[in-house]
Amino acid sequence: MSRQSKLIELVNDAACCAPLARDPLSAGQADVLARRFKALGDPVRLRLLSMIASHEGGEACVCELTVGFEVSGPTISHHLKVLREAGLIDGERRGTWIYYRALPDALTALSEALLPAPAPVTA
Amino acid sequence: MSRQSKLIELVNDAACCAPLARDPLSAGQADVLARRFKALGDPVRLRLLSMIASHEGGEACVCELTVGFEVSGPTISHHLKVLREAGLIDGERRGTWIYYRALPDALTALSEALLPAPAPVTA
DNA sequence: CCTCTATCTTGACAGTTCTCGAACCAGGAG
DNA sequence: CTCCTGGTTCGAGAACTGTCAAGATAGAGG
Repeated sequence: MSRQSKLIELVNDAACCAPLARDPLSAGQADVLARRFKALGDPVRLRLLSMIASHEGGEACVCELTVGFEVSGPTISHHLKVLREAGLIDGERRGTWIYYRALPDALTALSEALLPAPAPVTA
Repeated sequence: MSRQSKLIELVNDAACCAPLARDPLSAGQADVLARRFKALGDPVRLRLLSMIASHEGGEACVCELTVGFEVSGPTISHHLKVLREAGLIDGERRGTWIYYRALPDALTALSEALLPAPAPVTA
């Protein structure tokens, strides 16, 4: 297994469903969450992710992402790689073009981490 | 009005309720969202925010935050300032100590931005 | 007033990140 | 095989960030 795959798996394992406002995060939990939030902490990446997630069929080809952007091709590619390594998107080559799609589970997990403390089950 | 207050107001205005996966973000929207996500993109800040948000009464004094942390006082202070300027927390001096509390609306707005595309009202 | 504690600000340094141009790989079409 | 287009990787420079030590500031208590 590649180093990158292991990282993604680690993130997927640990970052799930930890509501920020219920209990103080452990250093480990904070680490994996921060890695993903950092990936979202750039305007270009945020727009790329948004373009991919909101695109028809839930996926977009790189050729569609590069148009309407003020940064160069290599830069787009770099940001896509960051999003990929954070486990937020996934890419696949089909013929000439490469298509990226958002991974909804990852976004949902982050979303839930930010939610206010839920009513405890043991209330 | 201070420069910082203006920034916070700007962020609050524009970042509210833009579901990432419904429409492509504009450059401006991406900018304000990214500013907040970047603030969350550091493990120390994430743990600080979590400690504050999960603390009894929804607020915590700096003296409670510094214990159990491996970084120095000035560093804590720096991170608190970043969170404050991102509009995620707010601080208030009461006598000797300074108390910080999380701003739930900001967290909720970020959480909603990450949600999957909602079922369109005009379905 | 002075002193002590709690917290913030400043200044500096190391490490990281963003960006680009150039070079490189993968597929499709002659 | 050779060319062309789409996309990535490499290498480098500028800008930003995290961290600490040292100094500054705010309030409590004499």
